[in-house]
Amino acid sequence: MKELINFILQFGNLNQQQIDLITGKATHLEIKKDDYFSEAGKVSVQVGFVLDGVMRVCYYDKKGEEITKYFIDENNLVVDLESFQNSICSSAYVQAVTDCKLIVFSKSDWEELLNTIIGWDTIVHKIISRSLMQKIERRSPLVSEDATTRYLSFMEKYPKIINRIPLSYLASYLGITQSSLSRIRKNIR
Amino acid sequence: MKELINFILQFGNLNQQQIDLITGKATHLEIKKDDYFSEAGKVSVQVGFVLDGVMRVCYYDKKGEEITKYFIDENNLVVDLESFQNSICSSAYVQAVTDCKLIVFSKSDWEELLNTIIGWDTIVHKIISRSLMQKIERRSPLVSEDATTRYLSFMEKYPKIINRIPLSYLASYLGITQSSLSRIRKNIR
DNA sequence: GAAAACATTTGTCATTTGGCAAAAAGCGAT
DNA sequence: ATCGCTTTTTGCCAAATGACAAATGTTTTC
Repeated sequence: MKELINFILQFGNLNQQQIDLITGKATHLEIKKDDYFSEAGKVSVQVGFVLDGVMRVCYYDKKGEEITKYFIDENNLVVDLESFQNSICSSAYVQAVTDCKLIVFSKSDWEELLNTIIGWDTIVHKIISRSLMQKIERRSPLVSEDATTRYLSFMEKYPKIINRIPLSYLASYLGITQSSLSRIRKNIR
Repeated sequence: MKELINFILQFGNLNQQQIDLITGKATHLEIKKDDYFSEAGKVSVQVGFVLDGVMRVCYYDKKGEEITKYFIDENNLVVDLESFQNSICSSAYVQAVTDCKLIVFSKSDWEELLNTIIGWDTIVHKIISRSLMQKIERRSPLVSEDATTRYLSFMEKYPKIINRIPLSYLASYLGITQSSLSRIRKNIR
């Protein structure tokens, strides 16, 4: 739980009472590799915080190809914002890539905290907007880079993740085929 | 000015007095085609709202290639968030693609509004997070699509923009070369 | 530990895209 | 209309990537 508190306190100050309110609503959740935290077609009703493991957000395109939109590892929030905030069906799956340990909040508890703790909304907004900006900064460069550069950039930026995810997921994240990725890896050695 | 108010009121309610406070801080700004609204290496100190025209955010990659990160057209906010919020040097240029008319707020006025108008911060947060989510939803699919699909998707989603921007900018947005784009356009006819 | 299931690499070939340079088309100023 | 400038299209060829199938390697299950 300490990890969550430290994470939150990066974005603003809270007194001990407020922290207790938050931790009081938090529950632990374990998700096995390959299981889903939330699914396309369902409304997302919880916010998670990754204590341990790697998760991914993915969807299927028109051709039925699986696309990995992003990876989420330790000490990051995991939530399908669009679905959670607007109570609409999600279009993406959130899946555990490895066995994962999470802290989760139900939507009702989360909203209660927003109404109860002064300044909590500001902290939440900061967390969310930083997370959204990160997602853009990660995804956007991939559009203009060639496949080899994409792979090298990924290695450089996320060395901690690369050994923990199947190459097929990485390929679907980088927007290349699995065999291309394999060839690229061979050429780099 | 009406456009701005309508835009804002989509995200929350404000009374007339509050609206007057906001409009009182707003100033008009015209930017000629190709001129910059903000530049890399400088700290961004204003928030804009596009009344008329198309703008783009761009930067230069390691090889010196110009990359267009996104286009912004009428009734959207234009601001380099990272730079504006944290008072750090921007890494991107915000440039007028056509002659543009904007409403702008200085950073100090913007912050004064945040401190003066109750609920304004919530509205701003909503505007910003929607805008960030849009950026991701626009940019992300480009990673996994082939060049022709990228072009067709762009046409479909932004038919109003396509005739107003140079093809070189569009190519740099789609992550393909200008000649590839030209060939794709030929094949589609 | 063998079989089955899954993940990764490799081979072959077709297709797409890039790089570069030249031609053509479009546009504004005179 | 013409010149000069910029934008867009083309042509040519090389390089990168995709599609598909088979082979190899790895992990899981019984």
